Amino acid sequence: MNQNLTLAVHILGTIAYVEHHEQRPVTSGELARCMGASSVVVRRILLKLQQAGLLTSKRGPSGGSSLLRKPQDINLRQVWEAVMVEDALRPAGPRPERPDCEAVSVVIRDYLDGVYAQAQCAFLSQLEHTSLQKMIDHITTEVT
Amino acid sequence: MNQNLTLAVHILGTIAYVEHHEQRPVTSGELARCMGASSVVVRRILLKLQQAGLLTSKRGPSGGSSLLRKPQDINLRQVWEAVMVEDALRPAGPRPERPDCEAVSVVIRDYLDGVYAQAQCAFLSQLEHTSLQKMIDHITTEVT
DNA sequence: TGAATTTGTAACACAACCAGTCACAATAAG
DNA sequence: CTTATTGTGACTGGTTGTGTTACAAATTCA
Repeated sequence: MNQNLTLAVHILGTIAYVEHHEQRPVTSGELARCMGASSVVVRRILLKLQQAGLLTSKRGPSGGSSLLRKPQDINLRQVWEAVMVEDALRPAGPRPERPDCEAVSVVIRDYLDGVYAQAQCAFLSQLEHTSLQKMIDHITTEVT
Repeated sequence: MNQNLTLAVHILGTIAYVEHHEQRPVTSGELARCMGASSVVVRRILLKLQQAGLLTSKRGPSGGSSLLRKPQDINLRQVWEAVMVEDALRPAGPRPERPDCEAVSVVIRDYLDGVYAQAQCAFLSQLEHTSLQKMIDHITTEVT
């Protein structure tokens, strides 16, 4: 469920690191090797991050992916929204109901949809507090 | 994903309603009919709600499920925890990593686990604000 | 005691989904 | 033109989720 989010953050962190130290884009192959995932999977995530405007990829030799924003301008909420689009929290949705309780059921579901939306909003606000740079800082002090 | 939570809340709401109006337990058959789900599925959820101490079920004729607490003492966080136990937010977990980045990967994952835990905590706090009674009140004013 | 009703649970089928692989077209550099 | 790389579609194997069937266990009531 959150595997993709972790992967995406990991990818962004790696790109930020390499760009900072070697001023060059990073290929999906390198990322895949580093994550222990297949390069197609990595590229599928890279696509979503592109669509969200977080990075850009270039084809051909000496191609690869580069960040479009500084690490301090990328937070985990943006990453979440880039990667988790579709399966956010689906509304409770209609079910084939027996007519007896149908009216009540619909109201319950509408109500719960509202509650879920609020709860998810709280979740995302929390993610928003962590920027990529903040994470990198934490990592580097942790590792050394 | 949250289908089960919705179902569980729906079940609890229905039991509260019937108990309040007819002072009798509700069978899984009735619930299933009302939800448009199979009775086994409903019973599987009832089991979890029992284990969480939210209700009790009695076998045999005139059996069924009854709440163990008043609706104002049941909130959606409790329901969530009852139904969603295992698949909360799994920690990012170890992957087979290439040795080159392994040290960094582990630190990233640990860090993200912390962030996720905080975010999930915010999510649950939000759910905690809604009690079953509050929902029922809202429903009844909505329907009439 | 015995029949009827209801929960508890195991076994299984089936669809949906996910991760990975393979293959290959498209693009770009040298 | 060759090579490196991304973009993408098709397929596969495994896992998961949902529902069904079947039956055992418990309980009520006649």
